[in-house]
Amino acid sequence: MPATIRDVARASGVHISTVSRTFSAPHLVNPETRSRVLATAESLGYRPNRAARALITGRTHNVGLIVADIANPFFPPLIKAAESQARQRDYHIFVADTNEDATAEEELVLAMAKQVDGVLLCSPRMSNSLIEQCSREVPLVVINRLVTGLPSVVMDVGQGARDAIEHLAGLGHREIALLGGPRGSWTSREIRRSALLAARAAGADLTVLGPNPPTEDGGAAAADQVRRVGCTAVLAYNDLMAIGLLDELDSLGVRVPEEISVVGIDDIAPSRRTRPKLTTVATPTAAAGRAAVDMLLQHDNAPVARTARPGVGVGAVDGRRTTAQVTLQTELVIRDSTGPGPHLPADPGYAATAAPGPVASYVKE
Amino acid sequence: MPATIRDVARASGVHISTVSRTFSAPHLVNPETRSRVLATAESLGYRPNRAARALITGRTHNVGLIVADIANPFFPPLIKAAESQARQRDYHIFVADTNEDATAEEELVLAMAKQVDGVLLCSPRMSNSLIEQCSREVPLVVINRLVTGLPSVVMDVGQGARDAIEHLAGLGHREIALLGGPRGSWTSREIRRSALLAARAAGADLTVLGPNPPTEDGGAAAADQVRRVGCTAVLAYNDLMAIGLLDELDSLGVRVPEEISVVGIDDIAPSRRTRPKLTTVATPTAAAGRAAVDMLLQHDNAPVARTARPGVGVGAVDGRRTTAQVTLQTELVIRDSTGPGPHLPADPGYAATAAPGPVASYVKE
DNA sequence: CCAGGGGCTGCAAAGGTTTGCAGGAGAAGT
DNA sequence: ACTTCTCCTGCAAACCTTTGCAGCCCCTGG
Repeated sequence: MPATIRDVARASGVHISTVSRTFSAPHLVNPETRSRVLATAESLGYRPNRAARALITGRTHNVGLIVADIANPFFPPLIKAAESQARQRDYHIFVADTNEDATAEEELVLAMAKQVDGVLLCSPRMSNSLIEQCSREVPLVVINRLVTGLPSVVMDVGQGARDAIEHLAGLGHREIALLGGPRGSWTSREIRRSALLAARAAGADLTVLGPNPPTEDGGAAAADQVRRVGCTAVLAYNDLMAIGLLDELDSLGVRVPEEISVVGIDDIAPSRRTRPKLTTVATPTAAAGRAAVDMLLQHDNAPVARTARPGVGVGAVDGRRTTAQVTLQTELVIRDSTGPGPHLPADPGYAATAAPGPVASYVKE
Repeated sequence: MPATIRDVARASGVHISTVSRTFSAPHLVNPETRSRVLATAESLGYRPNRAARALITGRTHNVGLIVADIANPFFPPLIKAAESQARQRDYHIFVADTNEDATAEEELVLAMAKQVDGVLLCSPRMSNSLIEQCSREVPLVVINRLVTGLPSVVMDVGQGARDAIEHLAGLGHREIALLGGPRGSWTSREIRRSALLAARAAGADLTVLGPNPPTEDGGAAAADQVRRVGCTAVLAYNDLMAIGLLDELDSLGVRVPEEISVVGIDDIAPSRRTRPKLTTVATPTAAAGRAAVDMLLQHDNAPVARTARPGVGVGAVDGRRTTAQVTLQTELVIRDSTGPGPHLPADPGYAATAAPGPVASYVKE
């Protein structure tokens, strides 16, 4: 029923190979012939059958994108950016959701393997060795995890955590709690590592709580623990948890930031609207989505705009593909959920909710 | 490089057709042979090439899902539900985002047409006639719009709007504003129609504002207008706008619900966490996603669990496919953003933030 | 002992496209 | 006028799988 290349060939009096070339290698066909073919194709409503094309070229023009939880506001901007970047190159994106489950992850990669030219594996929960194994089945770009030998794009959450801790220490906090993320999260380990270092350097105590589910409920559930450890400031694995914590603290009658300061990570949209507005580490999620698509498609496609983001990108060459590791910068955004702590160095001019001088260079809005 | 059906056939000493049948019609092959084939297939890491399969069967086992804006928290639960429902039937989902743009919509449908077995068109902004045209290219299920002759699933926003208006009127509001949604939205028209009727019946004035972009900014931008029309209550096209409005009213020093009551529609996750908590009309988005997938796959697939949702589903038969129209029920959720208005009937026992008696049966939480 | 049938397997065509190779026409160079 | 070259087009194989048809073997019933 649908028009095939053969119908177009017949209707325009040329061989099917000419029609094929009209679409896939236009420069090889006489402009006159080309426009004639295009006209009849248009009139017949012809659209190339991608399955047939994929069969012979081995390239599906599809990309898989696997995320932990679509409903987590962290991901949609990334998905959106990846999708639009891919579409621009005539690729389509399969989206799948693992529900934070490591085994679902592997199954999904394998299920997609034969159907896509590559997979964007975002915030994986499975082990590195499993990821490597998957990467033998299908080209992989890992987002939010550094795995050696594999192209990956990560946010510099280490720097972000450091900034956050320094911000808190600078405000006079000495007892800080870290709300860890889910088990298996590279980001969570990275934050932890970096936060511990920064806390030590600043002469503050850091109590690590977790692992926790990276959701509002996870954050809310940790509120009790946070109070018990007697800290005056909290850094959460992500904004979602921070928001849940904020909410629960409010219900418990704990004032933020007067009694406890809270910092999140991600700067998702809702964080601008909490009361108090959430201080957080902004991660460039859209840029990450675009970069990942670029890295994946770079190898197969001739015309690729080199992603020469400033200050980013460490290249290494392995067997036959360039495995770049891209690190995107993060930025501390100071809002209203952080305030002076008990050890604030004497400085009479401070207003409780104003951002302190020393870290003002991080302020974004 | 990757193992094909031929490799498996050779390695297990059978014809390729036997291997094929092992996977696509297991009951036709001797159990003994079958397990042998499965074993060698496993050991070779064989996975059927879906492109080749699609080429001959004409079924891709893929479904397209087109939404207006992935970053709008309304959609992720729907996407998530659709994806998991589809996966359960061994289908994969292409997700695409139109950025609220009607022409992008059509392009996307057409681009996907040859690559999927059907498209879920969610909250379309294009005209009915264009949709019908698209439906000639590829099986379509429309979500959030009723278009005759096409299978569709909608939420009963009419009822929802009615409930909301009655709730407000019951609280003593006589001057109500409706924040309209984007141009081209069926839902927006439906809400408007229904709200006007309900307002008239309740003896209240309804001022329609809009169209507006269905975002937080859209809601915030309308705050000024809302104040100028002198209403004491607002029904917004969706929660996102309601949240934006809430936020802006707060900045302007307008107290909610004391001065103005606000009702949203959708009950997205963040609505539970605004201050005050948002009164809203809950729409069953996940159920809609599942139902839409079911309707789409129903026609092609033998084993289909009949979605016999109670109180739902009007069937009609056209040429060769059943074009059902499913309407899912909505539910008013009363929280803290609505309170008594100036014409509240004498009833001394009222507390300002408590839900009034007459509509208590709608309360969900 | 034969006919019939059921269970399983092999054969080969078909599906729509891409692409290396070859050939033809005309232009340009010698 | 002949070669060489460029530009364009046609030919046919190949990609991997599904599926209708036919054939085989073996069993059962008569």
